[in-house]
Amino acid sequence: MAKREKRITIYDLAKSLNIAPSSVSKALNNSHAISSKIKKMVEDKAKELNYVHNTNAANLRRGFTRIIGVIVPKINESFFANIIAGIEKGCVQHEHSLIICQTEESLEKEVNAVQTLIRQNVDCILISLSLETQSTAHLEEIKNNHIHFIQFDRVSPAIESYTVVNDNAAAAYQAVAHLAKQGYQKIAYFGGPAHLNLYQERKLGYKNALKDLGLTFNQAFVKDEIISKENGLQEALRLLQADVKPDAFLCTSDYVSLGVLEALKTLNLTSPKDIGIIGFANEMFTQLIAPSLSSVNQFSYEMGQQIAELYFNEVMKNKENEELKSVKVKTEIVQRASSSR
Amino acid sequence: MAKREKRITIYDLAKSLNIAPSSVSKALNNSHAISSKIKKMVEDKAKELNYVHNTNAANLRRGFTRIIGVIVPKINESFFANIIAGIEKGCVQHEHSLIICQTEESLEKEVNAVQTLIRQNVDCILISLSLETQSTAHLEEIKNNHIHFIQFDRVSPAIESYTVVNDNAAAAYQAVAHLAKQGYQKIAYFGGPAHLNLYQERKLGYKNALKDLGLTFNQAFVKDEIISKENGLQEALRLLQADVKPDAFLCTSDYVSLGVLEALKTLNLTSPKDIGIIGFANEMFTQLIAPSLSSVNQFSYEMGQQIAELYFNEVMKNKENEELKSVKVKTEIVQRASSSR
DNA sequence: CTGTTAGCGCATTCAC
DNA sequence: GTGAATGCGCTAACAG
Repeated sequence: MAKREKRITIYDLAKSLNIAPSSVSKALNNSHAISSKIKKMVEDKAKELNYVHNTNAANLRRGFTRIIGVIVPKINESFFANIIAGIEKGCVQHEHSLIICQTEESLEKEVNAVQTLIRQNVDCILISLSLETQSTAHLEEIKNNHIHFIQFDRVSPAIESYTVVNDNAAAAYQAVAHLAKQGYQKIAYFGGPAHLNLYQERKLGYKNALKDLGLTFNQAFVKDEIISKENGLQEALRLLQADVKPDAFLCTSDYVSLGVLEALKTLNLTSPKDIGIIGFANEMFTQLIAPSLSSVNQFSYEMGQQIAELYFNEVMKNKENEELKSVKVKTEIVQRASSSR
Repeated sequence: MAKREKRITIYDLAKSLNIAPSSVSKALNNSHAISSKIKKMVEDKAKELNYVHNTNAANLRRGFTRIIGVIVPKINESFFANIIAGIEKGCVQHEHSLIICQTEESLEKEVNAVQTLIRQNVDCILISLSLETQSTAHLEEIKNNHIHFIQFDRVSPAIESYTVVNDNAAAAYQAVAHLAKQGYQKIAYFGGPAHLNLYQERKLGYKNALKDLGLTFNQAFVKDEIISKENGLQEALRLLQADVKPDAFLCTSDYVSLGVLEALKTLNLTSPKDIGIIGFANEMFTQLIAPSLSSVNQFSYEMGQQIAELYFNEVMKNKENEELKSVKVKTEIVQRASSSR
């Protein structure tokens, strides 16, 4: 783009007020060490001359930027969009800006995003890992450059950091307990890639609940790479046509629940009568379709706010080597028709 | 945040290679005026010493930033989330970063967002106006600071700029034509605030279609401030209990369609038999509920891509005073159950 | 409280 | 092709 025409600087203000540039700087930054008289003078003159602060120059001088970088798999998945909205809210309150990157579930793009953000001198990187990510060398780079670092939702235990996550094990446990209470006994689990912490934990919660409730665990009812409606449809069809059939599904995504629902239609089964279903994320559509879908509300917007809070209240202020806190975001079973009998 | 420890600079690279800093800079920027031998040397050394380019310093020196600012009403509305995702895609291709702001439909926040972005020295601001926005002084500031400027979706004609929008008049026209073809005759229009261009145009398209098709226009069937499910429910109840009732609704939002649907249930009417419905935006849920909802697909992700394309292919390269192009994004009537009889 | 000085890290003249 | 000098605009350290 064309270079800007020469812009008004603090030197211009200083000259036209016959004071020192540093006084102008202090006045504009609301420093204690400046009289309110000069502050007023400077502010008025700044308005008069249409002065705009050059954040870039200040950043260079200061060494920090008041910019936070966020990396998510997909901006336009409602779960992540809500988180970003929550983070943005916190950033505005603390006068920070937000640079957003999406990985589209690709490790390569994630690595690039991290590099870009490091070069931009962001103060902190907030990241939810891509499905592909199993190595963490690029995350080590964040630390090497002394940039603050919070993982959320999809986090890697392979690298130490602050984290913000749902209590996924508890959520899955409660979901199973809920299904059992409604009289379902043979509960299947449809999870995502097992290398991701959150799916491991949900599976763990599922297993523990079965054990505690005295329900039998059947390995054939546990599937790990089910992350889309299509996956859910196919796998549900397979299970429901086997000799030993489940009578309920715990899906780790509402989209997978949709697939299961479609499988039921194909096989002339109904929910909740024949088969119970509960999903994760409490997507908008779960309350609109028939039967309405039970789901685990993950409070994504609140998660975003808590991520921001964690950064501004703790991480930003901390000295080196403080304890790395792990924040748990509440969850809630939203019972709807698909699991009510 | 804590100041970074002293980082490797081009001076460090220069010293350890016994060449001039400026040569390092040129090598890293792939300048013509540098031998490939030195380029190689520099690159290797950079990797060895873990050099990271300081974008901030470069920006200050250059006068531009390769950062684009986006301002939308709500990040987590799927329409805007999709647009942002599309823009981000284009930015990555052209090695630009994206700063995101949301206004939550507040003019005050919009003004703040614009100021922040100007101070950040973004190269371009992409904006979709808040519902409150009727003045444009803050947008003039963008121009005064010689920052490129594209309006999309919700644009103000009060300020000249590049624009990217759907052909809203044509879309509404086609929606009415579609309803008419399905045998609906008394079509109501539920639009948003009339000061916004896109609602004006949709209403215009609606009126023109009625005229061209020989359908009677009834002022009582036209409502302008209907933007939520609740609004839609209330207003539909009112219209459907009046003496002269509509037999179809053109809603400028799918959420409003939901409200209309609920009104029908309350009144023991059914769609599409008694009442036809078509909405705007083609939200995910429109295909999931019963009856499935017809809608105008606005191709939001593609809109995002086209915004980015417009910037990188035209705006960024242009000299001053070129023609301000207005890009139209295609739309498409997605016919589903709610308008099929 | 106010002013002087220096330099953040880089890209860009302009010499050579 | 390469190098030496300059300054983008700001803030921080220090002196007064």
